[in-house]
This record gives sequence, C-alpha cells and structure tokens, in this order.
Amino acid sequence: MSFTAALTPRDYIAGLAKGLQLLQAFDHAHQRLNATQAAQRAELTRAAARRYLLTLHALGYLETDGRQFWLTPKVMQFSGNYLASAQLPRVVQPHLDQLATHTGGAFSVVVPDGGEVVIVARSRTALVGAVQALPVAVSPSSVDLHTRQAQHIRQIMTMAQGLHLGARLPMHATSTGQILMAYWPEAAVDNWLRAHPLTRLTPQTITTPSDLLERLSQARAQHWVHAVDEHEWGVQAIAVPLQRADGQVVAALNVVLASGANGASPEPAVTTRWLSWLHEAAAQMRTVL
Amino acid sequence: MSFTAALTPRDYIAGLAKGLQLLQAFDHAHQRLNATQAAQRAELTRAAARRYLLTLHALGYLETDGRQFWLTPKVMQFSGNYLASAQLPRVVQPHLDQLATHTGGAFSVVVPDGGEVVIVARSRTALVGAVQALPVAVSPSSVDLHTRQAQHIRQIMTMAQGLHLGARLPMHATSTGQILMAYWPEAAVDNWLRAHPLTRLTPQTITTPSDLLERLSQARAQHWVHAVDEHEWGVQAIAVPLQRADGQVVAALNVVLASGANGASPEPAVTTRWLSWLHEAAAQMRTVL
DNA sequence: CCGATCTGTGCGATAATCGCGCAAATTTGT
DNA sequence: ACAAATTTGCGCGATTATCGCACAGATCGG
Repeated sequence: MSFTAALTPRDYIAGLAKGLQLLQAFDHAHQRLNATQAAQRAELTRAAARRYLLTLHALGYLETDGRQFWLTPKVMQFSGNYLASAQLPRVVQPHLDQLATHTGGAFSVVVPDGGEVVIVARSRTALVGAVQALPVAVSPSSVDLHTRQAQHIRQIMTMAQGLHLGARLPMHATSTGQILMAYWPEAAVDNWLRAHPLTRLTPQTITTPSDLLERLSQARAQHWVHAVDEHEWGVQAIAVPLQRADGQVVAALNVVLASGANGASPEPAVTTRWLSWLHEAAAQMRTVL
Repeated sequence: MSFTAALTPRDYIAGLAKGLQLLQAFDHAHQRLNATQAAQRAELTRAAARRYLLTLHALGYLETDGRQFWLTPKVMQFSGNYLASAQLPRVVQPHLDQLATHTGGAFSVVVPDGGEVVIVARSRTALVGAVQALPVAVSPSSVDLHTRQAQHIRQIMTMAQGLHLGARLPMHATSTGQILMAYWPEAAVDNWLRAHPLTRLTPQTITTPSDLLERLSQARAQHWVHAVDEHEWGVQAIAVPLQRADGQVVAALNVVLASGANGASPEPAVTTRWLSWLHEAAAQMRTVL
C-alpha cells in the first residue's frame, strides 16, 4: 500500500498507475472531487489530474457536471469480472445464502490480498422494518421497546456500513484476518508484522506483536477466533477458516454481531451456537473449494 | 462501448485507456490470459500488452505465475468504493433483503449506464426456500418432487450465473432495461436505437424497433414489464421502476424466475403476486431514493 | 526430436505527456 | 454587492515515457 514505484523499472506505464490511483481517490469520504482536490489526493499536478479525470470521463468511469467528478456504475464491471471469473465467490455464495436464511446472521467470506482482507461474498437477511424504524422512535406507548429496537437496528446498520463487497479491512483487527494469519508459516507472519503497523482502531484493538502472536496461536489451536470490539466499537465477530479438500486455508468465514457495547462479556453459549453453524458451513464448503 | 478514441483530443491519456481495456479483457470466458492472448483481446502489440500486464501486476490488480495472468481481489476495490459512495445501493439493500426473506425470490436493482443496465444491488435467499415459491405446477407425486426440485435448482444456479453484482446486461432483452427505457423521452429511445443493435439472444428476444416500441408503450401504460425467455432461455423476469419522491425513475427492480421452458405461458395469478410484492417494495423505496 | 509458438529484452524513433503560466470564470466572505 | 481568493481552461515548448520491431532463448506439443 505504500508503493509509489520510485524508479521506472523500464516496463512500467506510469500513466496507468496514475490513472488508477486517481480512480481510487474516490471513496466513501470523498465521493465527489474537483480537479484540484483530485490532484491533491492522487499526488498529481492539477494539469495532470485534469487530463486523467477527462480520460476517465471519456471512458465512462467517471461522471461530471463540469466541475465535480464522481464514480459511475461502470466501475463495478471490474468487480463483476472478478466475481464471474474467480470460482471462490461463486461456489461460496449459495452456502452463505443458506446460512443467512437459516440463522438470520450477517456473514462474510474474505480472502487475503496485499496485507489486508477483502470481502468477496456476503449475505444477510432482512432487518425487519429496519429503515422505517431508523430515524426516530415513533410509538408513544411502548416507547422503551421501540427505542431499544431502533437503537439496535441503528447499531447494526452502522456497523454494516463498511462491510460491502470489495471492502478492505486490516488483518490484525478483524476476526477473519486473524484466523487467516493463524495458518500462515511463522516467517510470513513476521514479514507481515514488519510491513504493517498494528494501528489502533478501538481501545480493544491488538496493538503489540506479542499479543497478536498469542491470539494467532490460540486461534490455530481452537480453529476459530472471536474478536470483540477490536475493529469497531460495538461490533463483534466470530471467524473460522475455509479450507480446500487438501487442507489449504484459502479464505475465512465470519458472522458479524452487535456486541454488548456496555462492556458485558459475550455469552459463551451464544458464541458456541454461532460457532457450530460456522463450522458446519465450512465443512460443507470444504469439498467444493 | 464502441468508442476507440480515434483521435487524441489533446487531453486524453492513451496509456490509461489501454490499461483499463486490458483489465477488462479478463472476463468469465477469459479468466486467465498470457501476454499474447491479452494483446489480442485488448488490441495491442504483444510488447505493449506485456508492459501493461506487468504494470497491473506491480500495482496488485493482476496475479501471475510468470506466464498466465489473472485478476486479484483488489479489483473489487473499485466496486467497493462505488458501493460505499453511491447512495442508491446502500439505501436499497435492506429493502431487497427484506423482500427476499419474505418472498423467497431473487431480486436485483439495476441502473442504466452506457446503453446497458448494471446490477448494483442483489438479494436472494437460500435455494431451498426459493424453490417452494416458484411458479410451477405443484408436485403430482412426491416421487419426482425431488427430481423436479433438483432440476429447478440446477436451472436457477445456471440462470444466476451471469447475474452477479456489476454484471452488465443489454437493455432491449431485459425486463429492467425495458422498464427503464419506457420512461425515457422519445428522442432518447430513438438515439439508443440508432446506437445499439437489437441483438438476438434467444428466439424470444425482441429484435425489431417497432416491437420494442410497442413493448415500451405497454410498459409505460401498466408500469411493469414481464419478459419471458427474452434474455436467456428458461428465465423470466418481472420488473418495475424505482422512482424518487419527485417521480424521476432512477433505477429498476426485478425478480428473476425460472420460466416454463416448455413453452407453457406463465400463470397470470403468479405474476400478479410477484408484481404486488415488487410494487409494494418500490413504493416503500420511493421515499428514500 | 523438431516445428510452432511464446517469452524476455535492447534500442532508436516518435509523439505522448508534462507542468508552467496566464486570463477568465467561479466561489467565498463580509 | 463587491473584492479577494480559488479554481478552471488551455496553449506551448521541453522531455522522456512509450512504442514496436527484431532477435535469441525457452517452452510446448505431438
């Protein structure tokens, strides 16, 4: 993530790199950019940024009102091509759907990529009445119930915010990242530690190598990980590895739940139930991965 | 789709265009490409293609074994950024999930882009649930129930093949494309017709402008479209428009079902039921779009 | 084992890209 | 409403990134 290709190793098209960098400059926090802002974010001169913006517009990847630029749905084609070509998302999706339908949970399948994890499949059931109940508690009589429900829904909505297909999350602070690393050879983990700072995201985030190594060893021993409030406050997740028939771990499956957020430790019985569902699903997928 | 930017209008980075063209060369039918194949598909010389491939590899968008190249999950980041920034997919997703949970159908929301439609949100329940809700004659005997069920599951799996997030489908042969065009001004439809051939995809595909115009006018009158076997043999879909509060049609919602495939015309009662679900959902979304 | 194809690489030629700089248009603040 | 501060469009000469040929070695296929 920190590469800027200092030298030009002869077979390197700078224009392509800059263009993609510019395209990546549009994220949740920067949905619309003008030429000047885009230049800053992509570390280009304004003149250059403008050329790339106009090119991306001509190709249909950006829309513009002449002043601001923003992403068009065409950028989804890349993801579409990946989903269509990679077999993992395809074979996993039906299992995820079934899991979500039967249990009502919100599940993700992630793969490691460039030191982070990427969500490549996802499934969740409806949060009944989610949107209508969202803004304000309405009912006068059963205020408490509705308030609590709305609060809960708001929590889940909020926490689902960053968890769309294609989202990238840090390995050290996610249940899936941890379970994946647990199966890496020691040297790979060391390399990862050298290359990636253990950025603190919440008070619960693991931020020292020794704590992380301990967690990984625990994960390796029990074949699952439970991360509470480590990535986002109020969100817990339980993850298990997804193995191919030959035992190779190629992805991770998790369920994302609201956590106590009041400091209450999660109930073991509840964890165990989710865990059994996860392991059951993982076992089913094992033969088709 | 037919642009090749014949001239270089001064502010056009050819390198970016070629690189993206190369990245788009990887699709379902061409998951792994070597330098020579990639050069052909992207219409570059082999030397050039190699430079772009190596660049994309250095940037992490392609993986390679030294000979073949293929997409990495990193390409999903573009889609992730779009999903995170565009509000439509975000606000629509909970409604879709609810719809799928309650009805057991497979729903998509699409937006028009560059003369095609793009799937920007999707939801479906596990197949077990879906099969029961399917518009087929109920089992004559419990013996071949399993056979029929298996057959239908296979059908649905097959037909869901090309319907992932980010997939692009032709407007004239899809229920969603037709309902979207139905609300276009006449001139826009004429322009579209001039620019896009009515490619035949099945024996049922609409291939003449007059037939299409008739369908559009019908769609406009009744506010929905039912397309049977027009895009893919054995697949039918029912679509309704998604309007903003001000009445502007910004997207389309549809449900995809297996069709009789034996030539039997679909039962009106079944269609009506799906339609009411679709319209109900569309009405709910109207306020939040 | 040999023909056919693919791959890595060097190099000079070419034109694609760079970024400065200015004038006009737009936004912001009071 | 007006002026200051940004932002934008664009021309231009300089430069260097990119092009594609051509050759040799590696690989594949039967």
